[in-house]
Amino acid sequence: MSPWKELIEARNLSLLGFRETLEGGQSFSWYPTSETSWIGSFKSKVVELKFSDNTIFWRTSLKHKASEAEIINYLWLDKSYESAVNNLPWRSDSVLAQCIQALPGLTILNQPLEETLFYFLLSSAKSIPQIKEAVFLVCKNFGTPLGNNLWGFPGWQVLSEVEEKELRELKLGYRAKYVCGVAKILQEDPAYLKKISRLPYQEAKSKLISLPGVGPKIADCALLFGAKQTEAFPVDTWISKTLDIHYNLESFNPVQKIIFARSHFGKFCGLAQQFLFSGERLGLIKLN
DNA sequence: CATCAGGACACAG
DNA sequence: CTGTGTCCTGAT
Repeated sequence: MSPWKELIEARNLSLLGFRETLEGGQSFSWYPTSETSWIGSFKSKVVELKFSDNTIFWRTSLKHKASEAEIINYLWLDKSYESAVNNLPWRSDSVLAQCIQALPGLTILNQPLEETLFYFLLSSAKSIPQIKEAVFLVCKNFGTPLGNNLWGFPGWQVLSEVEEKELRELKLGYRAKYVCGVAKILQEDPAYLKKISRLPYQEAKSKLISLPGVGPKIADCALLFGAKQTEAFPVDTWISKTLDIHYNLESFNPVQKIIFARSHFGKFCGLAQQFLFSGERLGLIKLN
């Protein structure tokens, strides 16, 4: 590994917000190396990140090297993050304000779409540790060894040659069929995901939903965490509960909740979703 | 031993 | 368009 270096852009963070960013359900390829550091990979590059002295330090594998610019981009550490947070309606929304205050520096990761889609295809009716394990097993069996007990995402081309039965044995269950189905489509049209990432949010979402195993929730997760589409607002059971309790939306169905979110939280509603999601998950939202 | 989980899908009404 | 059963598997 390279020597530790300080990430110049990293300011106004918290350990809690940073930890939630890496292991709060956006990505499934980060592993703790201490109380305050994690090692992980994206695009087959290996990075270790450490929270210290209210900022972030990083080092990278010499063989599978990432640049500082890539890391800043991955972690959304440029100034556009601050203005996105500032754009959220925290001044008039005390629930959101509580979450933002409790989780300084919580960001949306800018992950590769192909990897993110894979993660969330495996996510249905699974907990974070279970998703992580399944992702790890597939990468270990079909991906490239990156050292440090890490394996890179195999890519859809490779996955298109894997039998459904093999994936089922790696704890994917009925999701194995989805992975094979998506792999086949992407193998026939390798530019499919690239095209999607250039489309406006709604069109991108409809195209993703046409893939097997991808419904509204998973499409929104793929777009928010894998295409930096902060307009996407994934409605899972957690956020659904949060909206029911704190915004009195018990009678709203998921589609109505998305419409409410877009109109109430604005064009960065996906970022608001992440604050609320983590706030709810960690029990940080106090009732008035 | 039954139920449910950070869903999707097929099918019925 | 809304409502329900089914699908893998592990945890409770």
